[in-house]
Amino acid sequence: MPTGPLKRTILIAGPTASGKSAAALAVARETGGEIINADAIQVYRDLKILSARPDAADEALVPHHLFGHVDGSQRYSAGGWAGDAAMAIAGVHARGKTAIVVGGTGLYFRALEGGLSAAPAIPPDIRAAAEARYEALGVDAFRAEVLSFDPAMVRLKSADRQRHIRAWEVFHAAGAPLSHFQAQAGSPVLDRVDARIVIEPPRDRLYRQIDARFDDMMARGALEEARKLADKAYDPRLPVMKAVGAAEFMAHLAGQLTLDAAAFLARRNSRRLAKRQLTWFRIQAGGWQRAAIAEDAVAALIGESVASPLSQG
RNA sequence: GCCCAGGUAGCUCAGUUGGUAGAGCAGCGGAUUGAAAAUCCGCGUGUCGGUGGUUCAAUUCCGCCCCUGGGCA
Repeated sequence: MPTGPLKRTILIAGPTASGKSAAALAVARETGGEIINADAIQVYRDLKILSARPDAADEALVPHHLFGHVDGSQRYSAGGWAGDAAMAIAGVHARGKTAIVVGGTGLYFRALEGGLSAAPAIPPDIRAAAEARYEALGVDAFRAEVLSFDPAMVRLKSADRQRHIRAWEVFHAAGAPLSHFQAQAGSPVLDRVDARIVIEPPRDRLYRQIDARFDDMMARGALEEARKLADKAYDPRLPVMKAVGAAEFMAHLAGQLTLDAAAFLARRNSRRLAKRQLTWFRIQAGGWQRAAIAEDAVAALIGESVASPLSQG
């Protein structure tokens, strides 16, 4: 039971394989809190092993929210998550408990504290129309079209297909340019945060942890999980299909890569993901507390006396 | 012990008829406002094995030494 004043909300961020899930679990047990996921891929039901989601034993110890609650056939989004997170956090608070938000998706944390733009949700057919338009016009003409109704988008790099499509679809769905919405202050999900900490392991240590976790995933049936996802024959453009590990294994299962090559790429892409996450947190989360390893984060959040060995996750 | 081949970036290698070097992969830095594990931009990171010598100048030429393969004994 907590001894000090109740902390209502704690944020724990970190790159993949930094041990943040284990840290969140330890903090949750000590504070009697509940865990809320802030990872864009762990939300998908189809990927449990490959996304390194907490297992059943972990979930039995402490309530977990927003893990695997989205079907892979769906397109989730930062906005969708922000709404779900708002409800989940409110529920935890209503129970008089601490909400521990943990994840590696920087944009989600931004949505939590800064709020997103007020742009409306985009109907799937508008997205499809935007992609078709892009294919039809090509890079330069599509960009020119976007700039014709949203000149502020000149700041986008020409090759950034994704953001150009976003600008196009917002304009066609909302009737106003994306920059119009982005210029308005968003509404934060949280009005108060009691602690923020980012786990930043030394690079060589983090990369070793990525390799070790990869071996563990293989032992636990990662390939079989990828096979089940492949069997669903989803649109390859869906987010779940781009998850590190899943994408490489599915390419292997389709005969496009040897298993060794797929494993090599999965590990490498995990390292690159971790690097991008570290860049985000280094620059965008400058005011957060820092911890070199998960154990230090736990100690910083709940005190040295309860520090205990953690497994990574 | 002798002979041959090779020691150049983290790895695999190219190259310099003597003017301190460049590719692939790996890696590093950055951007990031509803796909964010996405999308995009940028960057060679090097006592050219060591040590003497020749030279205005040596990673390159010569001597010796060390190391790694292979061969002969």
